[in-house]
Amino acid sequence: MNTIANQSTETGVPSKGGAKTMIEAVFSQLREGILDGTHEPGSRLRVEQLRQEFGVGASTIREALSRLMSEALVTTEGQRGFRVAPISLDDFRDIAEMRKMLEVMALQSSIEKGDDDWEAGIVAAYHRLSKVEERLDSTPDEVATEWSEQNKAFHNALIAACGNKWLLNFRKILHDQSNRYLRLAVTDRTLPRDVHAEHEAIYKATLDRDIPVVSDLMAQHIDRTVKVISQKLESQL
Amino acid sequence: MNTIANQSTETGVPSKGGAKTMIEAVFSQLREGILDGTHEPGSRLRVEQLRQEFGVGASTIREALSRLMSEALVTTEGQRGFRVAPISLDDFRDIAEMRKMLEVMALQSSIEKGDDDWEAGIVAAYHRLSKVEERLDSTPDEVATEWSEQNKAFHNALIAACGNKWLLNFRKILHDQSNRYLRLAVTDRTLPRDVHAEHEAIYKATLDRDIPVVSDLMAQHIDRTVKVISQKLESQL
DNA sequence: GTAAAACAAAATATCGTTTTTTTGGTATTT
DNA sequence: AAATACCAAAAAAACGATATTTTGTTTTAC
Repeated sequence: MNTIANQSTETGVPSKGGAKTMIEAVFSQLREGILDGTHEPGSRLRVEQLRQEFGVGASTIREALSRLMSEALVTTEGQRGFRVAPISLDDFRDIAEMRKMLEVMALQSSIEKGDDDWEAGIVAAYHRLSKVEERLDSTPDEVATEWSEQNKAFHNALIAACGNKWLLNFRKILHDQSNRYLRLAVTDRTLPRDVHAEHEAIYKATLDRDIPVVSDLMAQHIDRTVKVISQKLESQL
Repeated sequence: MNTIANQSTETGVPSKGGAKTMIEAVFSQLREGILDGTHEPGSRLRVEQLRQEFGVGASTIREALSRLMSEALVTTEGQRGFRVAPISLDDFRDIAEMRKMLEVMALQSSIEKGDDDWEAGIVAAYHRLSKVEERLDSTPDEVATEWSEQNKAFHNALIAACGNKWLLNFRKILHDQSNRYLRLAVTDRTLPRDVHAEHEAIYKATLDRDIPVVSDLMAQHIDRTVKVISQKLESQL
């Protein structure tokens, strides 16, 4: 059962995370489903069907769906209902290009403004990531999820001092979009290149506050990932 | 009367622009109202009130409002309804910083990819803008709207060859947000600096495809505008 | 045999009402 | 007098039903 509504009350109450309303609860579940590929790119999101699935009213579903348009995860056209945002190789290239620029910018800004707490956060995140990466060669499958999380945490720690809300928001949107493609591409083992060495270089240059070098390293870091995924996708899309 | 619904049919039909649904019609009217300051920053958007105003159902309003969250023109929090996105000096600075970066990027990309049609579009737009700017000193108030439009058209022509949908979308969002602040600041005459000279320099450098120079010019161009608006806002916000 | 037309089923958009939550004012207690 | 509890009005969220549009299928015409 996938029902959100609580049976205890008439209308039901959101039984998910920090969600204060049904709409928010449906929103985040739907969001996850789109991000993890449960709802395939381009596929229709039928209100009637989702309504039954979640056990909520039609307008609740519609509103949640409407809000997912904010992050370009859902599209709608005229009188033709909602769809999961479609994907394409061209779109991926645009996302990647954009993501690279924003990631570098955020990092530059972060380095300029970062204080001791910021540094401490990076050291901690890097340490955790390193530990996971040590184990990455031996048992790839089991640590894959763990690595993905720590990798994300490390990158977040790097840009934590960037105060620009807009930059961070746009970056996050692109990051999530990116992951939809990543999921399609990474069916096999971990990437062949030496990711740990790249992380180490970025780590050191960031603590040195060497903006030119770190910008370059980060740009390359993303470029490499993009290239690997692009190649996989070319055969699929 | 501000009603959208047609009296001819029971449910009503969107009587606005290219809107295919009521939601879209309400969406764009609300959008305009927020952009032109009719709905003040931070003010509440009461569903019941808007419902009556537009003559549509509650969920139609809610959905339109939800969709406006995409462009960060509307916010909502928990069980506390909708609000026009608030403004602040800090927020303006973030927007401006971000806008500068994206504008420059879009221009760089456009110069790299631009063809003859793109050049032609710029020449035409520049010509129209110049004509308006000639008349700007003599009768400022009347040509102000006209200038604003041609200025926008010129900038759009410059980046027309940038193929990155994401970049263009983010840029547009920030541009609209910027205009909310601009509206507050520009109560008096036109800006004191020589905008035409700046446009001319950008125009020439763009057609020369001199990316380093044009990037610099554009960055300065935006910086100057931001500085002027910032000063005005400092006393107001 | 293909194309247009008519029809039926499915799905969307929209509405008005009901339930739940918030809010602001008043009364009660310490 | 300040803090708390209570209550009523207002607003928000959620629902389920209805009207409209789209879509796919079958029939009819050329």
